[in-house]
Amino acid sequence: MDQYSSSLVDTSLDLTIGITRMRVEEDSTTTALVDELKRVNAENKKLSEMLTLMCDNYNVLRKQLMEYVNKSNNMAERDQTSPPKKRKSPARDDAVSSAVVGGLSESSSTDQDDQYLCKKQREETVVKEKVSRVYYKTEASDTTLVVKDGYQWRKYGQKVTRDNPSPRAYFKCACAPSCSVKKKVQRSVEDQSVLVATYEGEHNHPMPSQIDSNNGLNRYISLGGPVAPAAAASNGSYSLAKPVTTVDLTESKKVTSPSRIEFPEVQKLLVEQMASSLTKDPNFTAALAAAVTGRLYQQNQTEK
DNA sequence: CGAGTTTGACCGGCGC
DNA sequence: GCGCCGGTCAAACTCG
Repeated sequence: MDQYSSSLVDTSLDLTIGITRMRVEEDSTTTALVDELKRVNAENKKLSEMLTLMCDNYNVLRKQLMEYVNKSNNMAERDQTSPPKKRKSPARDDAVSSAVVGGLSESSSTDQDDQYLCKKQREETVVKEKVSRVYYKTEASDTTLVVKDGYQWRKYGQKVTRDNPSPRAYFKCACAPSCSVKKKVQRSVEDQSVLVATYEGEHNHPMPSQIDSNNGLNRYISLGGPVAPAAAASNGSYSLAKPVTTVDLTESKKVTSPSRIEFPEVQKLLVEQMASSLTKDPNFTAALAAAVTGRLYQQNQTEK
């Protein structure tokens, strides 16, 4: 957030310098300049305070969200392990995601289950390591289960599952015959406007069209609005473990280093989304327009 | 007419 | 062994 604050200061300084230069050229009085400078500084300070407040609020909300996610993951694990019943939980995807979050979910298994679990985990390790989940914000009215992620997919099935009233679509990668990547797309139970895409496997070929990919990126971010932070927060932990997942869509050029630190990217994304939210806010744009026109009018008055 | 989608049937894993 | 459920197949269908 310091990054953003500093950029804000820079911008305000630029404005001040510009104004100062104009004033000198106009040969205006120094007192007017000082007043103007003070006013701009006060404005800058106020904006900085607002930004700090906003960041604090964001951090609090983020913290709460992370606690909530951790809590629900723990509860899901408990639900899977504590009851003696072996029947598979309907929330299979949660099990997958938790496996990706913290490696394999080595829960407190009983001795009788050990052999079975070891066998099963060995079998699933290969698959689970390559499972990732991506959230896409779509129009609520959009009923198609199409996700623009830069790759070409061939739909081979659709099924209504028990845990979700909306159908789940099954896709295979159609870019290369040898590529066995599969994708499941289903609407979120909580938010029907959110598409949850589960990818299995890794592409053994480059993305067919970088342009398409960029389109997908723009669409993802521009529509991401309220969802992307939640997705980033909920995915954040396992995007660290598997950078090819959600990160692939936002920063495809920076995926190469698996051990890179995620936080600056989150910051960058956050700043972009804050800016996006602000520019989408009619109150903010109206206030900004009023401020700019006011400033221009003020300058015109002083120039005359 | 070919490529892609839809959709009911089928299969295999799992719990009871 | 039976039933449930998710995943896959493939024939029918649609569209450009």
